[in-house]
Amino acid sequence: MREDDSNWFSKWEEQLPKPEELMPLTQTLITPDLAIAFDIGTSHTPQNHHHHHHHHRSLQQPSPISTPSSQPNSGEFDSSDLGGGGGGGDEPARTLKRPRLVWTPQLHKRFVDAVAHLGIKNAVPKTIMQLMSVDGLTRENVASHLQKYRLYLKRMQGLSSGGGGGFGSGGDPATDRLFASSPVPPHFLHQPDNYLPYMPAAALQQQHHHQQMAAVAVAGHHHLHRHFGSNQSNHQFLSRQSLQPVHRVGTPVHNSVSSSYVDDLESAQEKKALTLFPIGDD
DNA sequence: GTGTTAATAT
DNA sequence: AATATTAACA
Repeated sequence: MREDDSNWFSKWEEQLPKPEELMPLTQTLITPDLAIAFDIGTSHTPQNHHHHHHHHRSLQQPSPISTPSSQPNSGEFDSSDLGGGGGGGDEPARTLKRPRLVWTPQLHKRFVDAVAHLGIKNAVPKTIMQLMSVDGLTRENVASHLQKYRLYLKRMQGLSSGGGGGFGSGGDPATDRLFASSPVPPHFLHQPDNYLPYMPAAALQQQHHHQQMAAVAVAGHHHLHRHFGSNQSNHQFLSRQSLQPVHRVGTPVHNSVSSSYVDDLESAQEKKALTLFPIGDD
């Protein structure tokens, strides 16, 4: 009777898994977005464990950006786990959904500069992505953007060659505005594939300020932001830059660099989605 | 595997 | 609405 009871209890206790045999529930049960928001699920380097309710822009390093060459992997993300399963093999395939990328005018400018620098021929997603050297930017991001940008250019060609004067209507207005935020290099429209015009390399050198640019994305109403990390190639033309998420609370702040489109974009953005602005002087 | 395009999904 | 993802194909 009693012996039986204590007996099954002992056996039951023996079969309990040891603590080290338990699976780490955090990392597998929490949503991917949450994992990203808290910098966990990245194998290691949980150095940023501040328990701030509100982030503001605290996730960013307040200190001035270090030189690109002196930043091997200072605790940021590793692009290997950001590749969406590109290289990860042993780790349980975490279907981490990366937040959608927000194409700011500044980011788009980089895109255009890269495309301009490459020339239409070599301007393919992979190459563009490498030249942009924006942390966390994936080939798919670029491909998707490139697709839309090409459609935009096609529209522009069609309208401009028609002999009409103004353009600005005919397609998605919001999209057009983003694309119009960065001047389209003239040789983008119908290009003889062998003709190499003067490269506005000067345009690229605008970014002589060494700054980091990281892709910061927002996921829906989760105001989580994320700093992608690690990049392989460091091009001499395009150094990395940083984008800072800014929370527009409706206050019509006028920065020194108050371009018209920025204002327009802000007006159009009734959503309080994070607006990104460069630290640089773009 | 990469690039392009259209369609579709979130 | 803006961007991602997928599918089909070169």
